[in-house]
Formats: sequence, structure tokens, C-alpha cells
Amino acid sequence: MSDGSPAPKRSRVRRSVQSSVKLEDVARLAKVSTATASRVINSPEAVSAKTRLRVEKAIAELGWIPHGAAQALASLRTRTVGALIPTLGHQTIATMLESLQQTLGNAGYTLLLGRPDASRERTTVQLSKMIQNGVECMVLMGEDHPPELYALLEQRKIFYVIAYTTGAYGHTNCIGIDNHDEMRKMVSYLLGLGHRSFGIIAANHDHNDRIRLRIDAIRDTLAAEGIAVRPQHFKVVPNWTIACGRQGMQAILEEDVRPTAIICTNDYLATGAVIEAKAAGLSVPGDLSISGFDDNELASHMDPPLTTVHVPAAEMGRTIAEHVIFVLDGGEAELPLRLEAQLVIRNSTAAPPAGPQG
Amino acid sequence: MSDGSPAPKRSRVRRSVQSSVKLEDVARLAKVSTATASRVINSPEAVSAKTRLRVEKAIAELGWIPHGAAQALASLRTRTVGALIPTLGHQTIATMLESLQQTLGNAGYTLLLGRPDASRERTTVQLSKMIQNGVECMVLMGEDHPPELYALLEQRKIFYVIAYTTGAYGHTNCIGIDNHDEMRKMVSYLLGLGHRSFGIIAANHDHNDRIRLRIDAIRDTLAAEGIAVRPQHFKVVPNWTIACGRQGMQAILEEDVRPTAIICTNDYLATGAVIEAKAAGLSVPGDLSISGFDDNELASHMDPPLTTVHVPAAEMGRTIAEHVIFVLDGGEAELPLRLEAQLVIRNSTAAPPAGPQG
DNA sequence: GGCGCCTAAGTAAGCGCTTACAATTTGGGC
DNA sequence: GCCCAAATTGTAAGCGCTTACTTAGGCGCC
Repeated sequence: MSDGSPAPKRSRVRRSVQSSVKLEDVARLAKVSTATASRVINSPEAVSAKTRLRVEKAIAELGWIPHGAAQALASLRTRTVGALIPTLGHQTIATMLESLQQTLGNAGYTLLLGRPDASRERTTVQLSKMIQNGVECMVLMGEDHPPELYALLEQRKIFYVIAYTTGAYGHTNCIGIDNHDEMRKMVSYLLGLGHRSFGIIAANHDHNDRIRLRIDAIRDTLAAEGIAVRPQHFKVVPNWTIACGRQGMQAILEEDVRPTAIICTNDYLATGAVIEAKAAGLSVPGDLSISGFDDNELASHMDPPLTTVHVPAAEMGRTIAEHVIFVLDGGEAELPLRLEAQLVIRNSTAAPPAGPQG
Repeated sequence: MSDGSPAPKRSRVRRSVQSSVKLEDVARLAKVSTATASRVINSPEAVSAKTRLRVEKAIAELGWIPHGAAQALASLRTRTVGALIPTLGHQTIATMLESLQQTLGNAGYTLLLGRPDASRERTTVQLSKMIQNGVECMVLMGEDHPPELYALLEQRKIFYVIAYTTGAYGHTNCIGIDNHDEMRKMVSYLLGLGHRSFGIIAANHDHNDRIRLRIDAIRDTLAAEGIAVRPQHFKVVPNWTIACGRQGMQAILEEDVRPTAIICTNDYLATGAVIEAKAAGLSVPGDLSISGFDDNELASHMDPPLTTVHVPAAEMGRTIAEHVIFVLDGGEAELPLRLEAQLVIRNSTAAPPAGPQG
């Protein structure tokens, strides 16, 4: 303080020494070097059984928990994978996510969730945050993302997989269902029932390739039979909710001509459509057939139970996780991988009513 | 290799020098020290405008993204908060989570999701993983967790907040609704309608204090009027789904005596109950009143629209996030914080049918 | 014009762990 | 019992960034 004695070399005391127990403490207690202690965690087979036991005991005794950031920094491995998910409220997506996380978690990986901004510009900001967090892999929902997103992914050489589609816009690293083909099955089924006049209720798909593929499938399959959907029977609603389904149905019912079948791009919309149709005094499927997509929990319980396409959400999540784990582990696999969806015929669809139709 | 020349001091080349650009590169390009470059990120006000601009330009030019693990290690701050969430499939919880994440994210925090294991023993494993990931705070759903969970939290001095309740089992650090009082409102309302014979369909609540509180509220409020729920009218089903709601209702309808009102602990169960009642030819609410809890999207669209309690999920998520941010920022706030739910009277409830009742 | 003070920028010591490489021990084979 | 290779363990150099402490300029004032 006051005397001129040779100052200590710098006695730095950073922060408030909140020192939790660290590997060094474990090593000391087990009377080994930190290297050996570390090896017990990372490559136990490289340590003799006796030593390993001693270290494990020390770890347990001290309640040591590795410091992830330090591990990540030293090993340049984070065992973290990120996912950009537009919404959690959609049950099918939630199911997929849960199984993704579960499988990833069991393998020691951490799942980081991000929500792509509504304003697409900021969506690379989300990716940047994930990169900052050290993700080793990304899973994206669908192919439709801003080019900067892909650019950043490529630039950083981050491995990514696209979920929920088999890829129709140039990407092969996809694991999911073939939206086009599955919807085709639905339309074929409805055609087979005798329908010739269709309506569509679709959620906004400006940035949603899955929905776009489903719509294309409807158009393509109908076109093959020389049928087109009248513009006034093609309602694009702002969201994927029941409320929007009602809104879409209401709009269709206001038109002079009424189709005999309404194809919705998901079950929530279909639920809304059914509700609104019944409210208008129509019989489903007597007067009007309505179909969904996804097969969420409500679908089978509705009145009438909803004809829809069962999307294997849990399987998809698990499969993606397994693939990610496999690849991060050095494996090589061929993509795309198509998961089969199932046309589930229930009671919201039937042959069109007899009699004159528009 | 062969001569005896003095070996170089050790020319370590670790790993495959995958060197992405790092702060050092930025600093070099901007002709400043790494310290200054770092300051531009962490305390820009400490750097002159001219220098700051130069560094920012360098960052943009190189596309540098900070290495989170390194930041975390050096600063002992992770800006990460963890949440243990039992399920994502429940819309109310999903909504809560989304707003939690959104608010946290806007403040620069990362949300880490964990799913408490069904086997409670392993749930501290989940916590350990989060600790390893450096969470600065945890948010738990409800108070009912194994003591080891709390022990670990305390031991590590990790600040945590309990969501979805105002605390009835000894915890004050809660932000949520008063499950007991909100359910009391519902029961009072039904009593006011004239009901005197009640049934309950509740999801398994072995480890769910929120449900327990709701059930207690039903019992307590009824008891105050000298009414008890007959054991055979109190159905505990394994899960919170529509299917379970149907199952519960079915079981109740098999009994000789039928209550005039069925109180469900959430909307999914209530939806199932309504479906099953209607399937049995009963009129809701003519023959039977049915109430839910949560007010999920379907509730208002059902036939009949469901009388329920509106839980302010998004508000809850946001409020929790704000509180967490505030506290991590050094603030002090008084908890518990009660958010008001709303009794939403729709059409699934009405006065009991006239005539002889059990 | 010199001094003290304030601000801006630099220096370098870690943060807690992993791992390349060195050192030591162990186990065989002869 | 000795030598060599294999199996273990130890040593210590970072991983990329933050920040305490230091140094270098600038400025106002006497």
C-alpha cells in the first residue's frame, strides 16, 4: 500500500471467486492429474479401472458438473443442434419436436429452439445466434427460407437437414413426407368418390413450401381429370387455425356455386370448416365432404371424424435425430428420406350428393 | 528428424486448424487490440465513435460471429435460462413457452428446453445438463418436483421461478394463476346455476400441483355448501387428452346416478367429455353441464362453445421472462405474482334440468 | 508551460477444460 | 534379469474471449 517493497507480480483477483468445484478439485481429491480426470469423462476406456473408480468417486463426492462452455471451448465440440421452428402451437409440429428432442437428448445432444422471425430479414439473425451458441447442425422446417440463410449455412459449413418434406425445390438433405404425393392420394380418393367440384382452404403459404406442394398436388391431380378449382373456391386464409378455417368456409359458402368437397391443408382448418358448414345447416359429409391433413388428436374425435392424412410426426422427429446423430458421428447417409404418411379415411368425406350441381 | 539440433520449443498444432474468423482477426483488420474490439461488443460506450465504427466495419466485413462458449467462459455469463416443461403438445403451455422465448430472446437470452423425465429420479439429470449448459436461471412448471431437484437448485444457488401457480406448497417465487381461486369461481358459478350434483374428470395429478389445487378447490367450494362429489363421479384419467376426457365421461355415464355438472381440469378433457356426452344422446348443457379450464383455441369453437377459465398464457410467459431479465439484471422484485384468469361463460353450462335428480 | 485528471486504447492473465506429446509404469519374451 | 512395446498417467499449451490494470494522449487551469 505505502511502502516501496517490490510489488507482487500482479495478484489478479477476478470477479468474486464464485468458484464452484472444478475438475481440478476432482483431480486433487482423486490424486490424479486433471488430464486423467478429464479422460474418465471423455474416454474412460483409456483409464485403468482402479483410477477410474477413484475419480468417479471424487466426482460424486464433490458433486462436480462439467462446465459446458469450457468443454466446448477446449474440445471445439458443443453437441448442440439447433432448430428453427415457426410455431409450437401446432400439435403435429410439437409432437415432432418432442421426439426430436428426446432422441437427441438421449444421445447427449442439446436441442436449441429458435423461431424464425416473421420478418424474414431477421431470420439470419436467429441463425447467427445459434451459430454463436455453437450449433453443430441445424434442422429447418421446409425448404423455403431466405437465400441469406442458406448462404450463412454454407459459409459456415454447417450441416443441416430439412424436415417435413422430401425436397421439391432443389434440396436433397430432406427427411419428411412427400407433401405432393400424399395430397395426391387424398385428391384421388375424393375423385374416386365421385367429386368433380372442389374447394380449397389453405393457410398463407408465401413462405411455406409444404403447403404450396399440397396445393399444387390438388391442382395437378384435378387437372389430370380436366378439373380446375374455381378461383372463388380457393380461399387463402392468414393462418392455420380453426378460426381461419371457419373464415375460409364462410367465404366459400357465400359464393353462388358450392363445391361438393373442400380440401383443407391441415386439420385445424378442416375443423373450422366442418364447424362452419354444420353451423350453416349443411350435413358433412352428406352435403359436403371436407378433408384435412396431419391427423392431429382432435381429428379422430370430431363429429364427423375427419378424413385426413396421417403425418408420422413422432417418427419424423426421431428419424431426423437419428440421422443427425449418425452424421455428426462421422456417418454418411443418403437423403432424401421419405416417410410414408397414411390416408386416413373417416367420416367427413363421402360421395357427393346426388342431384344438380354447379 | 535425425540431427541433434535443439528441438523447437514444441510446435503444437492442435486439431485441423478449422479456424473460423476470430476476434483477433477483427482487431487486426481494424488496427486495434482485441480488448478494444471486445469492448465494441460489450460496452460500446467505452470506445470512441471513430474506433467503434472501424471495428464494426471490420466485423461486418469478416462476418465475425462471437464464439459463445469462449464468451461464456471468459465472462462467466451465459445469458441462458432453462425451462423444464412436461409437454409441448398442450396448447396453453406451448403458447406460454412461445412468449417466454420471444421475450427472453429479444433481451438477448437463450431459452433451453428440457423435459422432466417421466421417472422423476432422472429429472435432476435434466437439471444437471442444464447446469452444465450454464443456465443462469430456471423456470419450472408448478411446485411439485422431487426434493433433489430443489436441493440441487439451492446448492448451486441457481435462481428459479415457478410458473403456472401462485404457490400453495411453500414456494413464494411463483408467477402464475391462483389455480384454487380460479377454479373456485367456476364452481361458484355452477352452484349459482343451481347444480347440486357434480362429477370431476381430472388428469393424473400425482406430480401436478396445479391440477391438485383445482380439484381441492372443487371439493372445498362444494363442501362449503354441504356437497360432496361421489367417488364414482370422480374420475382420474391417465392423461390430459381428448381421448381421456371421453374415457372419463364414459365411465361416469356408466354409473347409476348421473351428476348434473361435470367439471374437467382442462379443456381437452372437457372436449372429450362433451363429445362422449353427445354421443350418449345427452344434450349439453340441457342434460349435463360441462366445464373446462385453460380456454384453448378449440374451446370457443366447439358445439356447444365451452365454458371454461381463460388462462393468460402468453401474458404469463412474457411476465416470467420480464421478471427473469429484471432479476438477472440485478433487480429485486416481490413474488408471488398473481395473474388473473377469467371465467369465460359460454354455452356448455346451464341450469340443471328440472325434475328428479339423484 | 507544467501538472493533474479524464478518457481511450493496450497488455496480458486467466475462464475450466481437452489433448498432443512426454514421462513413467507395466508386462512379456527370451 | 533385461529390453522393448504397450498401457497409463502427467505436463502444459491452448480453445477465443473478457476485463483488471496499465499506459498513452488530451485538455483545462494555475
